[in-house]
Amino acid sequence: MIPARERRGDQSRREIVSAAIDCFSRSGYQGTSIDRIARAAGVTKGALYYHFKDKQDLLLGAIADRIDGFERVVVERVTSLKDPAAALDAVVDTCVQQATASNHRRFILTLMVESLDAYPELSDPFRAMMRRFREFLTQTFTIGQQKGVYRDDVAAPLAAQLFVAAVIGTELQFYQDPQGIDLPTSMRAIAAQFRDWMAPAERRSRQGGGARRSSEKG
Amino acid sequence: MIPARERRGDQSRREIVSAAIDCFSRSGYQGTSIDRIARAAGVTKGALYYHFKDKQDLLLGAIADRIDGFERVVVERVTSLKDPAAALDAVVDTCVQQATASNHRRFILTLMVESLDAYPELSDPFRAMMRRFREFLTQTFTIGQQKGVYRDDVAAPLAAQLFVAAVIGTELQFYQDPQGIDLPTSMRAIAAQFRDWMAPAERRSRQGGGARRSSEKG
Amino acid sequence: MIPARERRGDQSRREIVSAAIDCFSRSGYQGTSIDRIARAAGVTKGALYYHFKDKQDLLLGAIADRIDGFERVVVERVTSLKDPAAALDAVVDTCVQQATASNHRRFILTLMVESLDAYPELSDPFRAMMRRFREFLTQTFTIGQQKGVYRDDVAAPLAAQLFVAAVIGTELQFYQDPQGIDLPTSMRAIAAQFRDWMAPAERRSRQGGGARRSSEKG
Amino acid sequence: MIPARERRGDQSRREIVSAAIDCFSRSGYQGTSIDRIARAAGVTKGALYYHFKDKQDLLLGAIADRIDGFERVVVERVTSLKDPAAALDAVVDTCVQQATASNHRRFILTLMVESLDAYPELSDPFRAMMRRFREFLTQTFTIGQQKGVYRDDVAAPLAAQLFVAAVIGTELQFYQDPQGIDLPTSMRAIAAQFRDWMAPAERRSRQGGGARRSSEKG
DNA sequence: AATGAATGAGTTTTCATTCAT
DNA sequence: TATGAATGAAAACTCATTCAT
Repeated sequence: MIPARERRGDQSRREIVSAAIDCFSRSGYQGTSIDRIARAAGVTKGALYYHFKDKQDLLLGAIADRIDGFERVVVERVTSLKDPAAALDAVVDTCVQQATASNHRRFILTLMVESLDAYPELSDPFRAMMRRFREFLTQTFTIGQQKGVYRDDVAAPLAAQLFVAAVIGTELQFYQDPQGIDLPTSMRAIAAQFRDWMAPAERRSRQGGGARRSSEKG
Repeated sequence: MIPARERRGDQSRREIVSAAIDCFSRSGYQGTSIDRIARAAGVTKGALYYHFKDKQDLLLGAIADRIDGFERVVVERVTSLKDPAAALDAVVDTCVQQATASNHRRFILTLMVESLDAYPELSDPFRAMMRRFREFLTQTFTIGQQKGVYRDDVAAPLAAQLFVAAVIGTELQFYQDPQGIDLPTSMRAIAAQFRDWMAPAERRSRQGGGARRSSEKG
Repeated sequence: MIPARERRGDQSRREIVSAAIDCFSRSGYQGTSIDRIARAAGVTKGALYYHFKDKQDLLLGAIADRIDGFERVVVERVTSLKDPAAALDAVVDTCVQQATASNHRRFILTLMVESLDAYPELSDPFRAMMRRFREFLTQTFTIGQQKGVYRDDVAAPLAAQLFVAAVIGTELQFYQDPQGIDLPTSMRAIAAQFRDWMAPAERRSRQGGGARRSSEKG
Repeated sequence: MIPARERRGDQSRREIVSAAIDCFSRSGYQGTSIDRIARAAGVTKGALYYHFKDKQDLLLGAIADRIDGFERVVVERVTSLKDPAAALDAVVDTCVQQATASNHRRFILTLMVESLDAYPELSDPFRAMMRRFREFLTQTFTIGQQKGVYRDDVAAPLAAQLFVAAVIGTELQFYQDPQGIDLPTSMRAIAAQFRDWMAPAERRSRQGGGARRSSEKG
């Protein structure tokens, strides 16, 4: 039974999570005070503690929300695609969009790094997410190899891991130097790089393999 | 003139910086208290404030130390090499060593992410370091293109940026999932990937291009 | 007119009082949160505030319940007895039973001490209860003196006060060190002590006067 | 090496402990805020947390101080006495003085009750103190029995326990009803009661055995 | 070149209480 | 006769920083 009109509590809960994602993205976990989140959400600290037992519980809620959100979008846009190359394109496009339209990719990156050793309970969901991400790409590469559109002397899991590395490393460079890095161009270049690198020997061609235009801005 | 016997003050200063690097690597800037650094260094807080004006000053000292340290090592081991491919190998080897032998690479990653927007003063040296890193690799790729050992339909700055992305993204995956990622193998795979991808059309061959053995552990 | 079937409200009210007595006994007034009582009673905080104006009102309810309960039991079991010695035996037996079968004696002790100065409104009922207790025993000793079974060179009110002291002091030692104190034995020893001490000179005898077996356990 | 002039830190530490004893006696542990103790001691909360790691640590400090203080006084005044009866007199006199001149006895009683189950770490020192108190009195009674001034058909440990009960129970009645209870008279009555009750059969006499004047005031 | 003590502003968290439904 | 959500004041505790010695 879904209630026709959402209850008051659910709405403010979502506003708290949304404010938390925003603040944590910008200033990290330690750098964000409960007070600031409450203010940003337009509720009192008490309301926040009514919904979440402590700061970490709130962060876990935010993480779950964002990981779910990202994976749902990926599944929606990418899984249906038959063509492995199109799938990789869709992955990088999704990342670009999530990184520029909202700060949701940055939230994941920031919190993942901050929680590395300091918060094992928080690290776990991130680690699981990264593994799922690599597994998803491993499947994509494996399918491409079975179809013969990808070379098979490169192990699919390795290709997946390098792809993830390229995406994350590019995002990090972008967040760190938005003036110096053109994210959409760079991300498309990753797709092109892997299309080219993973092409089977006989079919390899230069066209599209290299992006002549530098992604270094200014 | 290096004094034969170092003064007492210099020694405790270095111990403070060393303790700071250690603590910051593990718990980040906000997650590390002055107290903890002082205790780890075996001095009192007062001593720490004698050497550094405030916490940020200490962090700047640690960052300078680590950036200098990393770049000096890269310059020492890599610059002398004539062969671009050998240079890339040397870069990834250096990163592996700095990431595993000490937590100095992780220090850079952790602090770079933490300071993204929150601390512009800290972001600046990192941004500059990343630019120097990309410029250094741009030169390497440019030289390779001039020698004809690298294809020239890929812009050298783009190749450099993608190379940096792959290295950082791989390190992050490793810190986040040391059980799941074999860092040395993965890093060597990056060098192999770029050697293969950047090879000029006529010379491209499969052998060595792909690492059949997965880098995903157990 | 007792309604055949108790109303729903009355039942939950009694469950709240019962939960409150339990929690207050264990953790005191300040140490018990409204939330915990509500949870223990299986109701919401709102329900609790429907029945009681505030926390202190609830405590007053619990105190009244327990003081009434204890005094009713004493009256039932003790008052009918003709023999003063049997009356004292009955008093200590009642205390033993209320101290071991439930935590109702402990509730009284705990709250009485906690409210000493801090809550005059709460101290009053306890003070009144203690006075009634002493008066009741004063009567018992007076009757014994009139009958000639108790010496009359000891003032009855003093004997009463010392008897109360012995009972409470023994209970406290028991709550504080249940391993070290054997409550039933100790309490019976109090009755024996007063029987012996209060015996008139001519009748005094040794037999039964002292409990040879120590009440110190282990 | 005792420094001729006490260091600044030691003095404010003692002032904090003293303020804590005062506040805890009056309002109990839960009822006393750190803020209030700091204000009463004339220091800031920070100073308090410099000397004590948390509220419980401060309470432990206060407890140790008070238990030590009480036991030192008892040892000083009582141990040297050869005569067991004089020793019991000295014990009750000491209790009267500690209960009326300062609130130090009340501190012990209040905190002992409050910590019964709620704080096992705090209960331990109290339990140990009570055991030492009983043991001390057991020795006193044993010596009296060996000298033949006390009957020996009452076990010394039991007599000790009953004596402690009488003392504590009387103190509690006094704190609870200072108008209704005359502490010095009541306490002396305890000593008289035990002198009388414990007298060997042949020597028993009435004089001094009973206090004709009631201790019930007003 | 350092120490020990202290500050004070800020942090997370708790909790009695209220109120619309 | 309740419930769920929320408030706000106060609690415990942290921590960068200062300063007399």
